Amino acid sequence: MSKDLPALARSEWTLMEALWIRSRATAGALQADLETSQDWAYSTVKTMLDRLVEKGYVKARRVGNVYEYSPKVRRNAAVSRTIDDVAQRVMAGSVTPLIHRLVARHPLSSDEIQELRAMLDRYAPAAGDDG
Amino acid sequence: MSKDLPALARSEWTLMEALWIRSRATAGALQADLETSQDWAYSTVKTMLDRLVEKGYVKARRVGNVYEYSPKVRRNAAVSRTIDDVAQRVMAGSVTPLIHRLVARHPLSSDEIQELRAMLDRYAPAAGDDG
DNA sequence: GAACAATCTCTACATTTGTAGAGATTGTAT
DNA sequence: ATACAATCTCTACAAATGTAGAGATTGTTC
Repeated sequence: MSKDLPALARSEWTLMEALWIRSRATAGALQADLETSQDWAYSTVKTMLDRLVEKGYVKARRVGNVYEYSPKVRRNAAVSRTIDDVAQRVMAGSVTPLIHRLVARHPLSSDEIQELRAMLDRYAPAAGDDG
Repeated sequence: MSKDLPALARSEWTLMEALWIRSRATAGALQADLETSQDWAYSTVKTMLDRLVEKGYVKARRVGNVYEYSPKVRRNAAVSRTIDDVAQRVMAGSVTPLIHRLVARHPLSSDEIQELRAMLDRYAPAAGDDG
């Protein structure tokens, strides 16, 4: 079922974020987008894009003479992969310490707090059984 | 303040888990401990331990002719580093999607739910400012 | 004191990630 | 056509990670 995506590495995330924003773009455009934050050469971006294509995160489509890249995987799915990856490494069991950590470091807005409360409510009832 | 620990890589986590359990051990002992799950040569374990010492995660102490290794960083702190690392990569802003994901994949016990509710309550009031 | 087991030190090699230059191609404006 | 800009392709190299072998040392046992 799952395509078994390898987790994204750090700078791959950076690039993917840019691509998700644009939906589709050439290597040059992405390089330009990231220019302020990332001092990457065109060929750096291009190489990374091609690697992302190999990894299955990005689609490349030839448009005339140029390649247009677009995400093949939604941000959500990518987050999942990364989380799974971390969970595997780090967690011998429970996620609460992880969540604690997250929340401690990244203050929530009240909207978010509400959302999370709702989520807990949804999970609460059946909280006895496993699987 | 923070010693700026580099995040642990995947197999480093495996080894650290073993070391946290034992509190202190020789390379050989750890290799033995992991033998069933990890088919690592003695020198592999030794190399990893030495790299972990360089990274600041492990202390090495010469006991007679042998090195005894022990964790220099608590599991908690290591989790923090890893989380920070992921949060940096993955999160352009909010942690809720991340938490959703976590919870979706790793069902909470009712104790945990309670704990998280309490945490949200604690965070609720001051949810505006940035630290 | 020879042999063995455990350990140490040193070195090495593959893969992944991070980063980029060189040179070929091509659309476009003059 | 020339020239320029953007793009492409190919190649490369360094650091980090994953993994391990070879050979030197040493404590222990017969």
